[in-house]
Amino acid sequence: VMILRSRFLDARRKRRNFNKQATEILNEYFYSHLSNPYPSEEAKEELAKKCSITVSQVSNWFGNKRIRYKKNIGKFQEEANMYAARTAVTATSVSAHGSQANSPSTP
Amino acid sequence: VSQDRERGDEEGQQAGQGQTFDWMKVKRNPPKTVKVSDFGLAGAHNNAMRTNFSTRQLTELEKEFHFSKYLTRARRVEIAATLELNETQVKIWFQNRRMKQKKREREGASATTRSSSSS
DNA sequence: CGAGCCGATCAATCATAGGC
DNA sequence: TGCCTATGATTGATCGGCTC
Repeated sequence: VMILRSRFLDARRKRRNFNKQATEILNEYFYSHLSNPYPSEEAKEELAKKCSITVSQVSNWFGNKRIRYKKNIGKFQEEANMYAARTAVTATSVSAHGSQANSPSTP
Repeated sequence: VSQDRERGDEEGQQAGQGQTFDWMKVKRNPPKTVKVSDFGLAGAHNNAMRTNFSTRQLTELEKEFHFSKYLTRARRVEIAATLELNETQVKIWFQNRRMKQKKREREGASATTRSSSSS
């Protein structure tokens, strides 16, 4: 009952937030792959290196991000639009140019 | 070039902004730790949610794990009975425990990869 | 054909960091 | 200083795939 949450060995939970830079990189990947935000092992390693964190931390970040995002999509709308717009430019550079105002595909 | 395909929007209800992708709809089935006969439930299905193992149970499991990373059927039955857990719970615990250890080894190894970077 | 395992993920929760 | 939200980590349990 209540009881015991004696997670007496939880000292490691002395967590520290990631750098803003790292969070930027992670969010950029997340929103530019919003249709399938599941980085491969290789992608995770690369992200880990870029963010100077471990692969496990990258996994934790995506796991938390996915769950929290779908839990309350509205709360992340602004953030989503921000990163979407930021990365949309790179996508258009390849092809002619097309339109970039909104997200592609609209059934 | 084009790389998009899916959708099966049948609900017919959407906010309008960011589209809803399949991964956002994923829902896990609730645990089936059937624990019948325990409380006089008027319902019919009793799904016990995430079990919170007691310190005693965790200590015992940890001890067993140190003894052997894998369980034999007999051992599993024994432990389950002793700790008042399902065989499945014991099995899963060992499964998760092995993964946890592997993860730790992996992380610890990378740190060890230091030191002699000779030249 | 089914049981156990692996690897990844989910989902709920813990404990702290951060903002006011 | 107290309180509430954001966030990283932990973990029992699920999902799909593979082996035997």
